[in-house]
Amino acid sequence: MPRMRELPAQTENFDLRVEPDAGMSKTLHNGLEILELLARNPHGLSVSEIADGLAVHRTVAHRLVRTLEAHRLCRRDDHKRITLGTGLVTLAESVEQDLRTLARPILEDLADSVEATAHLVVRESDTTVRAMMVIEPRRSDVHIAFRPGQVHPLDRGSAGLAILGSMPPRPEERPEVTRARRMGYAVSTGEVVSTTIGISAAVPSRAGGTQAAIGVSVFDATDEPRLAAAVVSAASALGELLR
Amino acid sequence: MPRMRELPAQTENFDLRVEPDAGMSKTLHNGLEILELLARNPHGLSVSEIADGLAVHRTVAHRLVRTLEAHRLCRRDDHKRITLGTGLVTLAESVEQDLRTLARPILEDLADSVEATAHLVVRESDTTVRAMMVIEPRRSDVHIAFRPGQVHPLDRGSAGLAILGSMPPRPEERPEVTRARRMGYAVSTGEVVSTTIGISAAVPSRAGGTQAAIGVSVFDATDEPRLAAAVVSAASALGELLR
DNA sequence: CGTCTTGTGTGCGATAATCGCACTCAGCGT
DNA sequence: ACGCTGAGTGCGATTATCGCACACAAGACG
Repeated sequence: MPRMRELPAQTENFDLRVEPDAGMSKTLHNGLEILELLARNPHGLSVSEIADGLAVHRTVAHRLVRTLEAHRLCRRDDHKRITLGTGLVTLAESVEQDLRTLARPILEDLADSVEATAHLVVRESDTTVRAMMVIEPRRSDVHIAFRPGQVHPLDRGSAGLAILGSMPPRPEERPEVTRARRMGYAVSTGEVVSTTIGISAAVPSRAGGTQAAIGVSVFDATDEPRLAAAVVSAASALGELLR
Repeated sequence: MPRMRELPAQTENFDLRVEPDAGMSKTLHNGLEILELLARNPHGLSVSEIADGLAVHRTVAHRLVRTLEAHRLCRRDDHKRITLGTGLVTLAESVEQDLRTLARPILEDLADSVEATAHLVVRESDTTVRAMMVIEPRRSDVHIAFRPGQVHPLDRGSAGLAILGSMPPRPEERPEVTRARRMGYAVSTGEVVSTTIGISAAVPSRAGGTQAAIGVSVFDATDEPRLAAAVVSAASALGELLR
């Protein structure tokens, strides 16, 4: 099928790197850059390496690290290597807390009923979505696993397409979006994880509320109708809870 | 919405509040304080409320919020209310990634085999531990649920006691620690969540590695031996993987 | 065993980022 | 329509930050 244009680089390294735009606090920006730098280096960095990575003086990096450390956002392991700290888990726990708390049981039921990995994705900007939860089925020999936190373009992947399809039509939208609007769910192939298929439906949300989509990832979509029905049902169930 | 206002003062208000000590970057400190402030107010705050909360000028808070927003650590909902942003989920995903990836299947097996909520707790400082993962059993009508991210004193709760018990004896240690060292696991009652019982075992770790404990939370410990055996087995299994 | 190398931690003055005033703008209620 | 509350912006005085110079610790190597 003519869907060959999507492959690794396109989806893999979609890193929203923030550039020091005007009107930003330079010091805070540098501190946050340290966190992102550490996230890219799970095995830790030294103060000097951090300073190099940010292109700042070592003593500046040192001061910032000390500050992050005091807030438990950094940690220094056995020998001076710096890694992300446990305080981030606490902060992240509060992100979209209502939405995720309500979504968890629904995602678990969905994952189990179709024996595929289920996800909750939220819109993050005009052009991007971010995966917030990934629930794997309980007893399935083989299933797709990917990590939450990943960012994708809004117009790539079933979740983003579903969200676009839940909004007023726009002239230049992809045909998949138009189809999603008509069907009530979106399908994409290999746009997020190559060779896998995503099926998502938008979660009905109040005006101004967070836009979100629920979906599943499967290897083949031979019974697309059944999968889509389960996904649509889960999304509307979550929408009811949010009402 | 259901905001978890919990039980005893003993555990509830154990908030590691960071004070502007010397040698810290004031600007970065203020930015991080905003994140913590937002975590305490899940329904969002206005810029002015944030400025009041930090005791800084409104324009200062405004600049910091803009910076956090650019990094997706903040978000402005429908009408100017500010909440924590999805970028935190991505950052938190990298925290102790190895440990948690290896621990998840072990915790799931543990939770299912004893039909109780299982947890992974790591040492965070000289005096505190933080819950990193909480896995609930799959098919159990009633079980204990609590959120990861919580901080507790090292000498309170079975996990901290187990960690202390895995270290050289100290003269002034609690008798529970001595007992934990002898038995290979620790038991505490009502120290983290009142009226519930925790049973934890330290995860054997390399020198310099993160100190951690695995355990379960139950309502009664009539079959403590069986529970303890499962917990100890899970902890040593994780220790093997970390070797 | 001493020395050299590499990288961390600290004090302090010049500098540049931040702070906060004054002002404008947008939304809302009366 | 009007006033009011709170958000956002430009710009000069101030203050926190930056980065040099130095001291210190730990591992490498002869």
